[in-house]
Amino acid sequence: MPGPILRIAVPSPLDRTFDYFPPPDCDLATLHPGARVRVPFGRRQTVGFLIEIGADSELDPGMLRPALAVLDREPIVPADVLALIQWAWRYYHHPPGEAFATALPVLLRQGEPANIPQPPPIWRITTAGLAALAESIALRRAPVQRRLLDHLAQCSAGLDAETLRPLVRDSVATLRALCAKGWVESSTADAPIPTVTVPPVPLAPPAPSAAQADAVAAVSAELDRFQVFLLEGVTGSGKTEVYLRLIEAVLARGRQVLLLAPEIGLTPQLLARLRERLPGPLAVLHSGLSDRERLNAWLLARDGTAKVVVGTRSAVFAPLEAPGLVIVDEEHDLSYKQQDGFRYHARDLAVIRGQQLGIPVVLGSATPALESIQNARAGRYRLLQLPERVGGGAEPPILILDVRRQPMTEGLSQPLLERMRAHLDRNEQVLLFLNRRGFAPILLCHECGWLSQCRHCDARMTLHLRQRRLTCHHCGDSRPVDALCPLCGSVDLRAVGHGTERLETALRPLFPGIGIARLDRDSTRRRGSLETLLADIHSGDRRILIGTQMLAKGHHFPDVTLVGIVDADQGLYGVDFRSSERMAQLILQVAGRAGRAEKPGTVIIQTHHPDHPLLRVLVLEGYPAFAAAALTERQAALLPPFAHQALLRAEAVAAERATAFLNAARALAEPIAEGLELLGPAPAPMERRAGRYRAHLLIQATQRQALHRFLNRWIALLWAERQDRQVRWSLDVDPMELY
DNA sequence: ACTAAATTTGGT
DNA sequence: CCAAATTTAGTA
Repeated sequence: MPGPILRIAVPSPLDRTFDYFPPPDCDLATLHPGARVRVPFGRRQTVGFLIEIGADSELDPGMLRPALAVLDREPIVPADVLALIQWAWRYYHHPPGEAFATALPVLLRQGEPANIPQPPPIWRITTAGLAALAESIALRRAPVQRRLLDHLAQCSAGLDAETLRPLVRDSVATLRALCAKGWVESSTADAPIPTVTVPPVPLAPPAPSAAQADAVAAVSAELDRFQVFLLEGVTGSGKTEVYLRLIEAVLARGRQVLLLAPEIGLTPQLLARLRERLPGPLAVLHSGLSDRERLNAWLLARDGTAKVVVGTRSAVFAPLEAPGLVIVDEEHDLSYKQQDGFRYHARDLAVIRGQQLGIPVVLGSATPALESIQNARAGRYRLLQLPERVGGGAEPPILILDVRRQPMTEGLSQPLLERMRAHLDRNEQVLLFLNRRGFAPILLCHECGWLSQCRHCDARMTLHLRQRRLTCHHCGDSRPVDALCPLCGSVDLRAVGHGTERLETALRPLFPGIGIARLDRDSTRRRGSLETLLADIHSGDRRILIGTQMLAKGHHFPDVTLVGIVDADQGLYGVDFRSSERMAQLILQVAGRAGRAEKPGTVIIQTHHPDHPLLRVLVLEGYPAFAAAALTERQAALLPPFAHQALLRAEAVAAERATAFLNAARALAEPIAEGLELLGPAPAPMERRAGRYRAHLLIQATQRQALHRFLNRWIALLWAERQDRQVRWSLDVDPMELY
């Protein structure tokens, strides 16, 4: 049967779209892909997204139901965002409805109108009103008005009619009456628009270095076509200044810029810098916003009011009225890859978006991902380098400190302690990096060997001494710390290993009178405590800084002249083939926090593996040489970026059900997996987590196209199988973490 | 995911 | 034997 059919992405975990008839008396001329449609779905109703209007359906017309209503006369997102979401759900093999739901503000999924609501007027008492209130006679015959006026007199900032509603029967009418007497006045509240006023005196931009000018010129010459630039600049080389100048160039052409930053890198410093240099409204999209704030910022981006749109991962889907440039700052950062649900990589999608729009994409980092470096080598990206620190300061020297057989004081070697003392004596600051929060990662019974094992995970619970609790960092379970060994009753329980809390406790008596600041998730949980700590650090009140990776990003500490990497060994022999890459990035990131041109810092790395080849290359020759060596290893082992991976993950309360699912999946794969490598099923590196057993099956291919041809067929087969409801499974395309 | 129907379990 | 708990099937 002919007739238009609406193909709709319905928010559900089902890997397909659903066909509907148009709603009754629907004008097809006003129907556009990208509009939201209210549809019946099973026994309930939901809001779906119109993908296309087809001529017919594969299903029998008797199976189809009519949609209930079309919610938007115009597409809710521009065509390029629609195309990007479609590309992404196909590439990542994720259900389309969920992909839309993840990519768009949550209020839109709930059917909220796509416009910025006018804020309700705010009512305030006038001077005449106050006078009337003071006169006993004036309101004697109007007790209801008196009540309202009394209330408003209490609240000088004013109130909206909705807040006053419980006070009187009809607050709007009463307010109107009072207004007529001139006793109250109304005003429109400040628009809830997250924009910022132009500073009275825009700062004069610093003169660019030659390398900065070259980078700006290279991108500016290509503003009208798609080209990816990899901007590799050591910390302090002024990548942000390059971004600012490019943004200015794009704004001058009347176009918008999308700037992505890692969650933790989206600091007040970056925003302040953008605001002081760039005229006009800025929209910010990050996880700290309320649903309404998020939708408002998103709408400002869409209608072109916001010329610069800054955001974290999901901002890659932000609609733009006149897109001109996409910038991805700290492009190597893992937070660009969503680690659950719709597992997209925002950096990779930014490149796809730039390609679809025909605009340039700038990926910036001091320590680019090996994937990006390889793309530059292969000629797909243009490499732009900022090799020098602005102001000509030298890069901090990095020293490997062999701690084998060294006496250690709470995880710190004697040489490191001595250097700390020397720097502190000169009134300078010292930063210690330890990527492990809490007091100690293990509590051990010295009598019987009992360990603080988590009930739900293959992991030990971390001791948090201040909170007197044991907490599992993998599932969040927490309980009071045992006074006696639960197994043998011994009192000889010992904390094994070192976390930031322990380091802080140990250093206090060693450096009496010197303020210590600890920056980790525990010490900054309270609102404003991070700001207080940072202020104390910058004022010099605290001169020893201890922190986890939280401290490695975003903030800069110019008076720090010594950086200690307390334990580099965790990263060197991790389970994952990417662990050395991450370690190198982290070391340089931390090193980059320190020093200034006239006072470059020193970086000391404590390790039991001073001869680790990649660590030596990193320290002696720098990141580019490290990357070259690491890429050679990857090529020899045929690992990414020289191979392409997909990971089928499965988890279940019973281990054998997860494995059974993966075995069945492997059996389905084998006949169609010609030329691909199937590895597993294997238990995940941490097999049990949050009470569920996890296993996975890795698929590897040298050709991306071959991998996706296979995945298309395989996923269809998997969905067709009878599903074991006890097993949760998901596919991770281009996995970044193999656990 | 959500919902309803089908099937198993479990206590009297 | 009935009701509650658990599993299965389907969404257009």
